[in-house]
Amino acid sequence: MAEQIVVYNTMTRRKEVFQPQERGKVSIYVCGVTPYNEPHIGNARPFVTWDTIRRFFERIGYEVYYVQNFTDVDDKIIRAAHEQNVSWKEIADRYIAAYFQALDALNVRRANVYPRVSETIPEIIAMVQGLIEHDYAYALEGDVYYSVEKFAGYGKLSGRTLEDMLAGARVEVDERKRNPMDFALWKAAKPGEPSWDSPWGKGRPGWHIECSTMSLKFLGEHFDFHGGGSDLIFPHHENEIAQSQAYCGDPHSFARYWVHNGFITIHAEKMSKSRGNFFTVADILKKYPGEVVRFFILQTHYRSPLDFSDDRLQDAQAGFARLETAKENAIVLIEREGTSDTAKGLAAAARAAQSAFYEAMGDDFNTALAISYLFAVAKDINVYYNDVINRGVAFDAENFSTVRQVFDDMTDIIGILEAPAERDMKEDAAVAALIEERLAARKAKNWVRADEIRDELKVKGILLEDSAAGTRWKRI
RNA sequence: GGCGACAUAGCCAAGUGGUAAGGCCGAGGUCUGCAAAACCUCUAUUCCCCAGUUCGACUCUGGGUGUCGCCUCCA
Repeated sequence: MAEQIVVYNTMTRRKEVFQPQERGKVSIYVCGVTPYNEPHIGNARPFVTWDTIRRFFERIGYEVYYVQNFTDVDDKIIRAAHEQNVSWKEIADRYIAAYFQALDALNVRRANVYPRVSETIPEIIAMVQGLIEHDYAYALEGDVYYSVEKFAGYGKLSGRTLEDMLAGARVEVDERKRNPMDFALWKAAKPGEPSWDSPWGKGRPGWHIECSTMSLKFLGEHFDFHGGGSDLIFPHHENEIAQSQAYCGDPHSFARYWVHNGFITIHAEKMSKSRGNFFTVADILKKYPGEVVRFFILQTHYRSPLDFSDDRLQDAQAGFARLETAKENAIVLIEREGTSDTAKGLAAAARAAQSAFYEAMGDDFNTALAISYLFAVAKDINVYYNDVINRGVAFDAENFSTVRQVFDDMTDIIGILEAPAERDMKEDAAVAALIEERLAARKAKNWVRADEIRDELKVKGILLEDSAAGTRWKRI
């Protein structure tokens, strides 16, 4: 399955066949967040996306090494610390914790390492020094700047030239810099800011250098994927390339495939902290389960913009509920025994759907298409459930187990429906007692009492569903 | 101003040079004591507009319109 994987590479602007640096292994570096406030849903998109990509690679037999950094030394963190009168470290720790909490709720599995800038200072200093030695950078009154003119390939990722950039110059010109586009590798310390000793005096790393350093530290000079939101293409990723390739002296070093996700928007406009038009993951989770939010994100291809709204989340929830029902139906069925061959065709269809699913995932991680095959299997499960439970069709344990495995395999990759669906079907003894009472009432054709019980539970947010196999309930 | 992306049904959203996946909503139906859930049927002669290439384009080319993004922190 999925013999060939193609990936859209921002660098070349087209899909390319994926060839791992090292056979059977995939190395991934994804730019993490600057932890200075609550993560919003837009921040979460790349991590849900990459978690899914990672699951897919692992499922088809690759060994994945996934690195994601935290930029915990930064202007915005320092500002927040001053405003709240706490240490920068406290701000960073607090929001890193909030960030993990959000990702856990979205079923995002942990990366292999989460390096932080504050823990990578010696390596960063060494890299900056190396860039100076190679004449790609220059020190200036305690700052160190990267000299973009020295790097021939500057602009190759974002598809622009230095001339283009200067033409549209919205950068404030610092006369000391050799070129207006030169960017800081190291910033001289200002009073009240965290700083570290360096050959250029006390200071701290500039933005960009940390990712070059960390990827080199954990993944080496060559690795497979580098990801993040498309707002990072320029200048962040462009500068990383300039730093890393200049440092290694190899124009082919660094990431081989650049994968950028589209934005989450609100009323078609980019959601961002600076615009203030964002919804935090925590707030959304008050209204919707994390799995629904995850499903919502993955129903759109990662490169497309995704407009966020309550209505759309509700639509996603409705679709998700049907998958959930299929999962529950499968669980009810699988407990049965049966040696017929009534699910033979279903098993074949499920295998076909599975193969189509993998093909979709292998084509630039097309989760939207892949999910359509998940729905196909869900429908088959539901039809079969009705056949067996309500229409007396003989059960086919062997073939149905194939169908069920396929379904679970797909949901595992998408990263949904992981919690056992039985969870809310048993717990509450009081509900079970009422269901018993209602069953008795129904047997006695006491519809008034039966409906009374159903309405009573409904008020409590519990929905009853009758079938020939009994009554089950769920929270709404 | 420079660079780039996108434009598919009521809503969301895949997709291909050969005649439009899937989801949501809506209508009708099956099942059910009634519901709910599930399932079935229906719901774009058509893919922003105009040219061109082609036997054939929604898919390629050119132009236009619109929306969005990057160029400043940003996932």
